[in-house]
Amino acid sequence: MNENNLQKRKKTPPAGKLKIMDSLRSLLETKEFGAITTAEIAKTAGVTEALIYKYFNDKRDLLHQVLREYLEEYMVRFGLDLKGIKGSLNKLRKLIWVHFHTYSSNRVFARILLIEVRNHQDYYASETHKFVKKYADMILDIVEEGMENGEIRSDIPAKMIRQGILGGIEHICLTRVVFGREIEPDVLTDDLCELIFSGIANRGK
Amino acid sequence: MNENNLQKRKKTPPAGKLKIMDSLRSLLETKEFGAITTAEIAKTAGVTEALIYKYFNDKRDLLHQVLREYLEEYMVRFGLDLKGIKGSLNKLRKLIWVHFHTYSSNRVFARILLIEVRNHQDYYASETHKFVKKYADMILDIVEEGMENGEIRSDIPAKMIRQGILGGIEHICLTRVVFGREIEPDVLTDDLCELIFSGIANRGK
DNA sequence: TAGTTTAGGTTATTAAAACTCACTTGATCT
DNA sequence: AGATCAAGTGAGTTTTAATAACCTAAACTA
Repeated sequence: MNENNLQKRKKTPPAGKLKIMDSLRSLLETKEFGAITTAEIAKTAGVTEALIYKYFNDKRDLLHQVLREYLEEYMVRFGLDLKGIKGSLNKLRKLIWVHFHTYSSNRVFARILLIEVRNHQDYYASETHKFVKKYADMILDIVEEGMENGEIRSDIPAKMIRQGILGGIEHICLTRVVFGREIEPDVLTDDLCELIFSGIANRGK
Repeated sequence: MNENNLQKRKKTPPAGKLKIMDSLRSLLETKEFGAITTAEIAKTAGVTEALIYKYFNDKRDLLHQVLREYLEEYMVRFGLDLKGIKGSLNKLRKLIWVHFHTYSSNRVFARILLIEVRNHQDYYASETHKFVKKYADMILDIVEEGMENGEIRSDIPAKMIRQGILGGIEHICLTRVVFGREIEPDVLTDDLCELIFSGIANRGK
């Protein structure tokens, strides 16, 4: 009973719930969320439709929880990836690369984040969205650190810089995700960093 | 009859169609598209639901046509706004300002473009989307012109530069649109241009 | 000018999809 | 042994997008 309590927090979720989430993930590989029906989700999960509503408030909540799992996983990785890197610009470069790489290797995750959740008000109030905010904060911290140590100009608002970085990444990936085109982290990172770090104005005379 | 032919192309659309489009525009001021029902649209238009399907293939087609009207209007304006400006960077600056200003003064337009259409495959194949592509081409032309005349570095792909600009603008506006916050073209343009033109790296030694 | 077509619109219905409710079954606690 | 509970089901209800069939008045044609 005591050890039961210990396990209580991380008790493995019931089989049905897992199957439902897996089912949606798999369907999202070929279809957009709006075109996936609850009947379809239940069927490929081998479960009844009603069970979805046992574990999720509604269809979008299911989507949010799927996204959330991805986010939890990737946030941990992101933190580790930045460890041991010296220099704010170097950190930003690494972060951009990892961001591209993550989208590149998990299209479903990219789809959800770039396309499927944005258009619903309640996403921005959701628990899931907090992870995204935490990530955005991380970027802001790096930028501010760079301003303090002199690596980064401090006459552009840090938040604007963050938005430039995120906006760039996401706009680049959006069309690629929509049309199923390849995302190449290496070249994209080089080009985007060149753009963000040095600007487009030709200063070579 | 002959003069009838002349007018045929630009005949004013029937009252019902106009009322339906107005109705959606007005509803979009307070609600997201997904939460607006066809019944609601018809009711505020003072028209029956079936009439919507006389003039539009489906609910999304109505949305696309509303967006299209905005785009037609703004594209003309954009072309004029750039006339008489010397220098590619100056043109880009003006374009960015106008872009911000347009979103700032027409939130419904901004909403549709930033939030409501992206998540549907068929938008990217629609007639409406061609206007957006035309706009994107315009930016690309300016960038390439700048590369030729030496104002803009040519070691970053022009398309990457375009994506940086558009991505920056849209990411900046997205949160503001979602949360109904103000968009201030003047300061945003200054900051974004500084970022894009000169980069964030501190080069003052 | 009588007859026919057409544009603009409506009434009534359908089909599909999201969501609910009342219930079963088997395991666990006391 | 009886109560409680978690996991899951079957059979609905409701909402909403979409259609089909029909009406009416104006415009065209012969």
